[in-house]
Amino acid sequence: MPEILEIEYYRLLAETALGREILSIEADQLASKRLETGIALTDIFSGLRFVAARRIGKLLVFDTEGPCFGLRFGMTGGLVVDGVAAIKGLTYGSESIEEKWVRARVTFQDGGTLALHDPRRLARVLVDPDEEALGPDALSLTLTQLKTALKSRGEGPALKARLLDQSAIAGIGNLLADEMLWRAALSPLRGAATLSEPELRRLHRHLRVTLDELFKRGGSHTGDHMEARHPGGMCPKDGQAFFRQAVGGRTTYWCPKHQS
DNA sequence: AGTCGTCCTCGGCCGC
DNA sequence: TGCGGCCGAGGACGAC
Repeated sequence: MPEILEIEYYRLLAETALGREILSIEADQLASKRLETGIALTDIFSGLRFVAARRIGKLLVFDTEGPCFGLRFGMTGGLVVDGVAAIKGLTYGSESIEEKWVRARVTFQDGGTLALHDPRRLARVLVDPDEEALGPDALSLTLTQLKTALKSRGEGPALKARLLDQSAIAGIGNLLADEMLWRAALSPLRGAATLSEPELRRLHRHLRVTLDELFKRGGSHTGDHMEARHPGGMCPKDGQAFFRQAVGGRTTYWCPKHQS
């Protein structure tokens, strides 16, 4: 599924769409779910150009000389520009690009296109997305920002739930959260606000290294714990049987022996 | 404030 | 072997 790393690959591809005059934008009803009804995307953007492709967490934002055009990719969304896909396949997505799964399409004056491809239809098209609702971006997260993100009145929610909270930190998804907690030897069930100073520094270090390494490897599914991410999986570090349980509403695999 | 259910579809797996 | 059917996966968001 696309997490921050995949969206960064999309953003790099999206730069090939900059500076080209927009002819039309179409999006199906579900992809347009969060848009004001009655205003056609083409009416808003026709004649404009994308002048920058930015990313905040998992949100991709195109600046124009008018409103911003935003894309959220949900679970299986992918970006295709001029027929070229940003990445081959997603862990839970389809390996192939099919026309019937194109949910939105920008057509440029030069005949090229930028398409939102999404078999499972949780991706959305946005106009002037609310960037203020997102926390600091995970790829450039400082230790101070991490501490702020984990603060709470009491013990706070489960650590993993807070890591997944896009208003606290933008960009971390289910696989990355499990991988960095596994590397940092922290239980996903720990209260977010209960980490000691050394634990905060350790989590911050592993957060940065995890994102850096997995970006170079090719995505959020290339983590070291992935091989054991299935029922009956054993921790690659110590051979302990992984726990599998829902934390923060998401399926979580973690090692009860070395994560505490 | 924090947790849970829902959206949406498809791939994978079960059993016959 | 083939097929029908069910389950679970993910991110965002609204409801409680």
